[in-house]
Amino acid sequence: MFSKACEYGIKATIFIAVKSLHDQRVSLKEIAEEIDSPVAFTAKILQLLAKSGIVDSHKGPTGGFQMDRTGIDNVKVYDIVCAIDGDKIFNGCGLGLKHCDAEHPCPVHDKFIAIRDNLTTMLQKTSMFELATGLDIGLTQLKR
Amino acid sequence: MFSKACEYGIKATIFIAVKSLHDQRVSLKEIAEEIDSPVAFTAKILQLLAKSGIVDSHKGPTGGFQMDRTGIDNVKVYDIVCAIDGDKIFNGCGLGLKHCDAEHPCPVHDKFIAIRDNLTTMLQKTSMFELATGLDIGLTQLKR
DNA sequence: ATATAAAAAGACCTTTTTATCCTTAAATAA
DNA sequence: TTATTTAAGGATAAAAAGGTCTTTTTATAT
Ligand code: FES
Ligand code: FES
Repeated sequence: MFSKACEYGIKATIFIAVKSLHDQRVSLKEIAEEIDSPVAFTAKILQLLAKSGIVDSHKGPTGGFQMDRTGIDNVKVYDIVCAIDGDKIFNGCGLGLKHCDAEHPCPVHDKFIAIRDNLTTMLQKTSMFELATGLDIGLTQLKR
Repeated sequence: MFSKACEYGIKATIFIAVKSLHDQRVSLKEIAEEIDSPVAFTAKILQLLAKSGIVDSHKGPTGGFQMDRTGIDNVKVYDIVCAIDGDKIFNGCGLGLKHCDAEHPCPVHDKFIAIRDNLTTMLQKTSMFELATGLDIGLTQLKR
């Protein structure tokens, strides 16, 4: 469904959101431990998320990653997927035709876009705040 | 969503079904032309589909690929995806946790399985017959 | 029997994805 | 100011996916 990079990106952002809600910055190392991901690879993904404005980064001692309250409310899973994997999953053809087009549909078009649109809507509606609170109260987990 | 191999495999099988409904066997070359795929790569995928019992293959002059009427009715898109990509998409965690488990859910579990189960059901219900007839009457297409 | 046509099989190559390592830049605290 | 800490950046490597090529096997028609 999503690339490894995207899975790590989503998990990292949720964790940063949790910590930010407690007014704590979090380091790359801590993130990689918490989401069980390769440190250097996670660094690349966080760089991209920082460039995309999804998270804030700060160098130096006491540095790390954080989100402000506006970001925690406004960033949706959809934004992270777009930033890392692009929007092909949201508007591409299920059978790989160059253009998904209702006028020239592939055999699975009608059935596929119904699912695809549900996925898109779900990801567009799901905010970091919602996912972070579920994790914070121990309802969900990022490892295993 | 699906791998390239899987996209080619689904399109190839639909085309074989259309031809089989007209009692025609179809060669690798013809399939690759019709679905706009690399010939040698398509050969590998068809080998796998033949081994999986999804299509029948015959060597020699007048050889090629075909499906019997039972197969056309019974083979579902789901079966092709399982044969080529495996079942990870149908029961794996959306965030890549080792086990998708409602008792130990990841942050997106509830929302994700709703979509994932819809996809699974849709693919389990959609037969080659249904897709082949839509293609045969010109309602859908496999290229462009 | 033999030439031919088609898929099967296996070795190989290329590109993309995933992952690591090392150096540089920036910020802080002493 | 200087040592330290942390992210940024770039080069490289390993693994997986995507794709090609050549040889072998099997079936058919002449
Ligand atoms: S054309 Fe294939 S999903 Fe729309
Ligand atoms: S645990 Fe992640 S989708 Fe079920």
